[in-house]
Amino acid sequence: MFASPGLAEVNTNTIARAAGVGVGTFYAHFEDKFALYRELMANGLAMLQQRLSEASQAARDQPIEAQVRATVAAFVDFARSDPSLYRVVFAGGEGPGRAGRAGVGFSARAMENRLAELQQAGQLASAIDVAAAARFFNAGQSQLLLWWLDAADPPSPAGLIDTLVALHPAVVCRR
Amino acid sequence: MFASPGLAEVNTNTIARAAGVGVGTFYAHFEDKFALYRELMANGLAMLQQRLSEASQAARDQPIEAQVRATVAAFVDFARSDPSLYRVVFAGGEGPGRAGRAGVGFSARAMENRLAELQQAGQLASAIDVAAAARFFNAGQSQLLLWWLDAADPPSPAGLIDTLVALHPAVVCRR
Amino acid sequence: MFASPGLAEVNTNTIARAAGVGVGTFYAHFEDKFALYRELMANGLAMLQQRLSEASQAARDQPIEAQVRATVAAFVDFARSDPSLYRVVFAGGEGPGRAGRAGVGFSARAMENRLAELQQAGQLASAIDVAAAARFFNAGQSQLLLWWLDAADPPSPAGLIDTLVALHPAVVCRR
Amino acid sequence: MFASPGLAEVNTNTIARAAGVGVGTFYAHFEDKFALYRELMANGLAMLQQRLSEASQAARDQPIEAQVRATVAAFVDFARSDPSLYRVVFAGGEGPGRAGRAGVGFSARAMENRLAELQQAGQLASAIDVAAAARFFNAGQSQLLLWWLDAADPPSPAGLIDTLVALHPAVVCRR
DNA sequence: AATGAATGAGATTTCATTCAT
DNA sequence: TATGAATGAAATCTCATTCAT
Repeated sequence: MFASPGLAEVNTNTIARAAGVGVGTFYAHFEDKFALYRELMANGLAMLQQRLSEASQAARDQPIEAQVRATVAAFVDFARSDPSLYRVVFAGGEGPGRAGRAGVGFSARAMENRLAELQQAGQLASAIDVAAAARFFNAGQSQLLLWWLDAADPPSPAGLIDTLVALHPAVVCRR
Repeated sequence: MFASPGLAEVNTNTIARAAGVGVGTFYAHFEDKFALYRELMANGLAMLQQRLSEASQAARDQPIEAQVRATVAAFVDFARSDPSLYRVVFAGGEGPGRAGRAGVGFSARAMENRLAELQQAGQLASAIDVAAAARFFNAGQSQLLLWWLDAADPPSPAGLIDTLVALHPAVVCRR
Repeated sequence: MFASPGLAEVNTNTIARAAGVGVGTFYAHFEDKFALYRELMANGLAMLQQRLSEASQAARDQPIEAQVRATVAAFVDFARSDPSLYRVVFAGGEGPGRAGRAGVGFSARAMENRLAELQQAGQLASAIDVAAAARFFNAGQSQLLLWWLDAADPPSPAGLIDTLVALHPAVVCRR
Repeated sequence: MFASPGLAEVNTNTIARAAGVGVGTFYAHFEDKFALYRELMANGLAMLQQRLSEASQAARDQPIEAQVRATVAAFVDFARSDPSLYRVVFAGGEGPGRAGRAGVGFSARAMENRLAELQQAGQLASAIDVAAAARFFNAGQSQLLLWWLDAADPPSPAGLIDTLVALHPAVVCRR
């Protein structure tokens, strides 16, 4: 429900009804409508992080492009496996407690560090601002998949992955 | 107000009060708080489109990279010139009338066509899906600037522009 | 407008617009929405009274039944000649200033006196309460015409008049 | 409250307060103030119908005049037993949902049929239009009682009943 | 622990009325 | 005298939250 009518449009009664419990029961389990949202989002994000780091570990010793491909593939896979959850995590949603936007900033720091290493190793053009590049890629990737999940005539997952890999800062600016 | 507390958090009374008019006056001019939002957004988007096409025209005969740089610079400039408006346009905002998300899809089609031309001219790797690449870049760019406007320690505009240019599909995948 | 959407449903702006003047102009002429209503109603009532007393005068020297027939015919005629005005006068309408219901009580006193004379002259059964009979006939007659004006398959005016005459206290209870 | 300040003058807050519940509670039980009105009215009408048909049944085998007297007496009794309810049912009240006027048309059809039978049996002058006569009597009776409930110097119930019986089409036009 | 009727603060919206032009 | 934009009081209605059962 958070995914499709949106956070602001759902009400607690409806949530409870849909869950097959009474309104009171809802409040026995969650502080708030927003608490549920935050929890959902945090779970989704944790799940995604988990998948990404597993993919990253597995590809640890491969060349950079293969590493990138592994994480991109894991990301795309996550979006496909649970589109609603993906939308909750990345489609934002306003509200007290600054619930929204959390997904967007996600893991930018980790990627930023990774890019900084590459840059120091001379693998990444020095004109690139690593903080910006990390945010750019993360935002682009996550919003692209949001579009993809609803697209009338969506590209194949493989095409998507190829494109994202080709456009990844660590791959692009190797020279 | 739409930029900072957010669409869902503002109410018509507050808007009217802040505008120095009565509530009734607000409703004499706008159907809804959403109507105002939509109008604001449409205006902002139109303004941005205008600036982008001007920049694009001016750089028409220059090499691809210069063209890209011109539009990216215009985009960054727009964000800088009116951060609040920029947030209204790109930070989304749910609600009846499907106000939100409009900015995100913005002009993807135009860029998609441009990339397709380059691809047919052999200037863009054929593995790239142009629809995806266009959405990716647009989303990445607009969300990056959203972060940038609020960043504690933001990169310089020039650094930002360099980075975005370096990561633009039309620049990246030239070979 | 008072006749068909009803007093409570009309607003001053609409009235003024329909009259081809500004709202302000409306208030230059009438204290109130209700003042207009009252004036309309008073006019209608005065007009009706006028017609009724003319008819009554003209039939002054005829037998009772002919007198009754004359006033009933005048009443029916009035309803037919301006149905909207008729509805304003008799369809009631709530509101401050006790605008409504005025038509209903209309002229009951005059008829009551007339019936009392007949009763004292032995022309009307003494079991009849003249106050009640007068109210009864007036209300019955006015509401009947309200129905008649909108009826899908309305009786002819002549049939209506015959019926009302036949049921008029002064005619009925002559013995 | 519908009886005395009138439908248009009451608001949901006042109703709820008077009922000793919160506004929300009111809306949990009724769609609208109009829904409550309609329900009240429908109940009142049903109650009245019930009483009338009981009275009618009980007098089934008596002469016409006694039958009429029985229903008229039941009607008067109903008005006396719950004046407020009576006013709600018969005093009308405009508004969305076409709440008003319902009471006025009440049961005219049944009476119309009854009169038609009498007419065919030669018990009722053929000049009488039965549809009109039925509406006339019903409207006259119900509005008369409305006046009676508030009259400064009201006739006795017995006098009222005598008068209404004497003026009833089925009694009057017997020859 | 689960329930859902009750609550009322707060948001939206209308509209009679005013008043500067 | 005519105008209509501006006003804000008041009405409607929603919904997050509580609490007695």
